[in-house]
Amino acid sequence: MTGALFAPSSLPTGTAVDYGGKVTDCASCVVRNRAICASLDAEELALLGKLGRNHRVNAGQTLMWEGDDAPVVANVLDGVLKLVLAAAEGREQIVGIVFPSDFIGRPFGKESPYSVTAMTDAEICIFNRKSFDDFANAHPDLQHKLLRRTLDELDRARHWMMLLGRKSAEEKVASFLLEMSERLSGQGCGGGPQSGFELPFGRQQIADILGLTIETTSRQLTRMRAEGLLDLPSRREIVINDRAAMEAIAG
Amino acid sequence: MTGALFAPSSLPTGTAVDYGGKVTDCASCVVRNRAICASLDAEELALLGKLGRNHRVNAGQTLMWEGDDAPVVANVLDGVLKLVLAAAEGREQIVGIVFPSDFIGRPFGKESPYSVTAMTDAEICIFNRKSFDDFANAHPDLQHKLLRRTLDELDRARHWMMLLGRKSAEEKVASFLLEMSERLSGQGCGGGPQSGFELPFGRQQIADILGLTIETTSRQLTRMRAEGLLDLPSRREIVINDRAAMEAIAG
DNA sequence: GGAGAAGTTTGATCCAGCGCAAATTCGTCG
DNA sequence: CGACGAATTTGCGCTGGATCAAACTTCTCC
Repeated sequence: MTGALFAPSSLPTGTAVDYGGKVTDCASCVVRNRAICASLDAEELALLGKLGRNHRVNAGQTLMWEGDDAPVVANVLDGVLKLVLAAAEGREQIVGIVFPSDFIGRPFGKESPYSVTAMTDAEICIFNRKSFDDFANAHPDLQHKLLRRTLDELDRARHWMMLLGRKSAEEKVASFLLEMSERLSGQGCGGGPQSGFELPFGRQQIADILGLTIETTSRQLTRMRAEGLLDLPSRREIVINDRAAMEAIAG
Repeated sequence: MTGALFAPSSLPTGTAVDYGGKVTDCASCVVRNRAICASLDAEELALLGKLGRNHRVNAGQTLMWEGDDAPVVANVLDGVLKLVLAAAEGREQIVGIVFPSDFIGRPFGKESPYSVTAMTDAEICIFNRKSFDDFANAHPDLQHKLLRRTLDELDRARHWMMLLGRKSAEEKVASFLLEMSERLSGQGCGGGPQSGFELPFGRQQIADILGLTIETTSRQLTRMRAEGLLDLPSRREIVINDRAAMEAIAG
């Protein structure tokens, strides 16, 4: 599908590889202060900038496939992507959701452990993995930032394991809505979690996040609306009316 | 229970803190070449050794509690520990299993995101977290090692998420047995996975790993034995008779 | 603005895994 | 050895969520 886009490069390590995208301008980058690049000074940033290329990705497009060689890593500038593992018979589990300023790809390892697919149109800043690895090894602060991010991501993954293994459908949906209201509000202008927000994905994807079927997910939302816990102004909009009750349900 | 053992220290950063354990002798450490310490040369190791203390832990003893301040991190020298998150009503999900040479605790963050409990008698090498953080910041190779370990752990956690969200009880048990046969054989002398091995935990804990009840877990094992897939010589011993069939079930 | 496609909701039925309780096996300590 | 306690297995009924199917809603594109 996007074969040429991410084809492994045969250029020597450290050389800027052109993936066809626009040259990165780190100084004016929208996630300059939030992404791992925040650990770098102006000079280092200029070096890293030479390795990066900006790319637009369409909703639904898959950047990397589970198990395939993944010759690139990237920062997300805009949009939302999902990390997916496939089970038997077309079943899928979403194992991570990636927001702007988050990092995607697997440094120091060549196979991608999961598929990465854009859930919305997105913009990302791509690096050749090997070049990035070398750069990271030469810049401890960047690795430190990456380590912290990975530790946070691991904590989040483990909490999600508890949700998947031990929560009921109702608890799962409530937990999900609360987490999304927090992570999505982190996006826009500051402040605490917003009661109303727009989900960047549909029912099937919510189901794939929660380890449920689309029908169960839909039924839970309908029931919560009937009970006045929330409103559903449109397909992707959620308004939490009673946050305290929602938290009580989430457990 | 073990309050004094891990009480936060008020000593200044970088000072060796005595937790009551024996002084670490890194040079003769059983996990010297496998733990993150393998990134250090003799001189660095001597420095780190001054910060570490060896400790014995009894089976069932909890080192850190979910949400509590966790003033220490540690390497596991011997034994097996579990990372646990509690859900409502006494339900528990095991979110990680820690083997010798693995690292426990949360560097660069003060609250422990989960409980850490010994499943067998264990021996660990403990560091004051703040001292360790400082040491790590001064030694990029150590951070690199820690980053790689954390990335691997994240991959494992995400695969476990897929298991918890999308696999049937039968698939869960098969996957579990295969993974355990690999990780446990990594322990002893080299070679591939062993068909027979001893689990370091009982049925309830297997259930807590797989997001099942103890009854369902037991029934699956009994059924697999009846079908000749495996033998159960004793409560904690497993012998996989037909690995190929087991892999086919695991999916 | 209307036809078609895609996504969502709702209904009806089914069954894998849960919950409770009793029986059994295993370990261990006097 | 024997008896107690803990862990595990087994039986049985039930239910939460899955599955199958159909209606409905919302977008898209002409």
